[in-house]
Order: sequence, then C-alpha cells, then structure tokens
Amino acid sequence: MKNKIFALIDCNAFYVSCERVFNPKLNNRPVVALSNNDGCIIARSKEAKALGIKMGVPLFKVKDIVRKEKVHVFSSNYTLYGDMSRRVMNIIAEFTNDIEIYSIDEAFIGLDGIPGDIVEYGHKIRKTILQYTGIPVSVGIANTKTLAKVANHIAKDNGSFSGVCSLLELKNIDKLLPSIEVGEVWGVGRQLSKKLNMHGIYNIKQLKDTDDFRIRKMMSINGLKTVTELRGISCLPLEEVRATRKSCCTSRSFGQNLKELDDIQQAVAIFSRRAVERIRAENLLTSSVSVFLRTSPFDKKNKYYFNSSSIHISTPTNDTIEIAKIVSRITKQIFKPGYLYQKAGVLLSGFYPEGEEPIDLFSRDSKIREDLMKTIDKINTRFGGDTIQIASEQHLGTWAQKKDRCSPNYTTNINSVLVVD
DNA sequence: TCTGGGGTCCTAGGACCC
DNA sequence: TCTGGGGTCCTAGGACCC
Repeated sequence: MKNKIFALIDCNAFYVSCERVFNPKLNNRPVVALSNNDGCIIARSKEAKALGIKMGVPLFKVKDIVRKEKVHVFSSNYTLYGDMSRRVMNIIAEFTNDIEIYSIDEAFIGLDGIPGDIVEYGHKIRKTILQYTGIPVSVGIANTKTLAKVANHIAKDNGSFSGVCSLLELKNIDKLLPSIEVGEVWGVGRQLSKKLNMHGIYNIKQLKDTDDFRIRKMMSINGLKTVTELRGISCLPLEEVRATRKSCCTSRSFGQNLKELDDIQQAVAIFSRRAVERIRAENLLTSSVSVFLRTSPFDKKNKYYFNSSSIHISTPTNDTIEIAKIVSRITKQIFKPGYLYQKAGVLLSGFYPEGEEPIDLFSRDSKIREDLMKTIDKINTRFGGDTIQIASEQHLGTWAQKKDRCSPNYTTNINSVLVVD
C-alpha cells in the first residue's frame, strides 16, 4: 500500500500574531497574550521566549521581566482570534478538501496525489496564508500525523527550513530525532516524560527504537499508537468530520473570590445559559447536568474545598429555564458557607440529537418553550450574546473577570475597524 | 494581591449479576 | 473452618491535547 502523506499547518504564536496584524509596532518586540482573567501567559512571541518567559506561567511571576523589558501584554480577545482562525482555515480549505481543523490555530491536511514538489507546495500554502491574513505559519510534512507534528516542531525551531519541514525521506529522520526530547512528542506529556526518562529513554530516536511490549507497559495503548506512528506507520487517520461532542462545560474563575451563595448563583446561572445555548446551536439535548464549586488550590492560608454533584434528567432538554432551575438546586446543595470560592462551572453531558431523545410518558407538550428558545437565540445572535438573559443572572458584576489589556475587535465590530490616515 | 478554559480517552476499582 | 469465577456497567481520577 502506498504511504499516506500528512501536513500539519500550525500558526506561529497565534494570539500574538493576531495582535501584530493590526498593530505592526509589535513586530520584533516581546509580546505575550494572557489566559482568561489575565491569569497565565498562553502565547509568546519569539522575543518573549528569548527572555525566558515560559508557557503557562502566571503573569505575576514574571512581572519584573515584563516591566524591565517592556513586554507588550494582551488580555485574550477570543472574538478576534476566532475570526482570524476562521480566515486561516478557509484559505487552507481552498487548497484541499482533506482537512481536519484540529484546534484554533492548527489543521492537518492530506497531501496524497499532489503533483510536483511537496515541499514547494508547503511553501505555497504558507505564503498564501501570510499574504491574505498576515499570520505566519509553519508546515510539517510526513507519513503520519505524529511525525507531521515532529516535522512542524523542527520547522519552527530551525530557521534554515524557512517554515516548511518534510520528513518524507526516512534517512532524514534518524539524523534529526536524537536531538529532540521525548516530551516534544504529541501524546507525551509531563508524567510520561518523567516515566520514560526513568527508563533511560530521553529522545525521540530512543523512544522510536523501544520494543512494543515495554512501550505498551509504560504508555498504554495510545502510547503504542504514538510510537508506531513515529516509525512511519499511520494509526491516526485524518478526522474530517468532527464527532458530536460528549460534554459541554462552561466554567470561569472569578475576578475576586466569592463568599455568598447569592453571588455564586448568579455566576452559575450565566454559565448554564451559555452552555445550553451552545448545545442548542448544535441541536443537542442534555440528560445530565452537573455543577462544581471550588476554592483556590493555591491559597495556602485557607482550607481547600471542592464539591460537585449531578442530576440526571429523564426527559432530555435544551431549555435554558429548566436547566437554570436544576443548576440552582445543585449549587445550593453543594455550597458550604465560610469558604472563599474562586471558581465554578456547569457541565452538560449525556446528549441526544434533537428528535432522537426518549419520550417521557408524562412530559407535557413544550412547543411554546421551544419557540421561546429559538426567539431568544435569534435576538442574542443579532444583538450580542447576553442581550436576553434569565432573571437569576442579575449581572451585578461581583465576579466579573479581569480583562484589562484587551485589543479592539478589529474584524467583527464596525466601530473598531482600523482607520488609515 | 495576582495561578485559564474546554475537551478526550484510559484505567482501576466498586457494585452488581448469575 | 471452609468462602468462586466471570462478566458488565458505572464512576472517579489521572493523563493527555490545545
């Protein structure tokens, strides 16, 4: 059988690149983007990496470097990043129908049957995306998705590849692999790295050459797939159609810790509405609702508390009001007074596609409520996500998240469009 | 003072059944 | 005093990804 060819197209420091497109002064400067609530650093420019700022580090731990080196800091602007992502993916989709959008800034594509020089083709994709969107990407090409990831890592790390690296010729691979740590492999995280290191396996070449039995024992079944892919045998196909989701969670940490049940009830009311709106957009009904609350796991002075509970619904639903009531009931049940709550969340699961749910003998006709939900969704789509709310949300803002350094929505709000002098 | 959010999958262990 | 074996299903926890 002919070998398959995969490419992984991955945007470089995606959130930072999005900010730079609309603010070229940021080019060649250290720039970082923050997680929700301005907590951790989740995207770094090359210059910020060079300053030793690590991925995922809390902002306050690097505040001295940030100040001294004049690092530009951005709150995350998902409206902007989501829209830029859509543009990048649309361009990739013009090159091929064999596309798996893997995350907001990455896509795998199949390159079988592409005529001519495949590396050349990679450069063409890269150039087109840069020209049309301003976003720089790296392209990794190989016979398996896991190797395409490795190739992408090499392309990013090593300037001599000009952003495109192909591992299609096997003799190439073994020269490059000893210099890359096992932790860089897709599917090998912190714990597995530690375990592999303990067994004397430090780089990708060593991992690839370890026998199946040992791999299976140390890394379980998926680890064996990963290693087989490193050997050039494809186990993970391109997943062009997104599988229907199995759960939907909306959770946030609060801008300030909350003590009162009332404040938490408002927050979870919003979370439940947003979660239900998301599954409604996918024509799903939920049969299981859970809520969790917790204090800060980093707070050493106060006692830690975590609790969660779920309720099974015999008639699956996507009715905001019905679910908000259930969420409120669970919240009351798991809330304990006297704690400083830092985060809460609502998780929906046990989905049925609309029309395929089991019918409850005693359920009442809910056509009116269905129409109400459709109308609310229409209004919220047109006038903004939170236009129609449920009364329990109240929006008193006691838990509003921090978002002090957010850029404008350049591409989605007419008032924020750049003006050229 | 300040530490993200949203997913998936696997495994181990307990409950339960015959 | 002696106390099976094999199966399924569910859940919690841990690992991974971006």
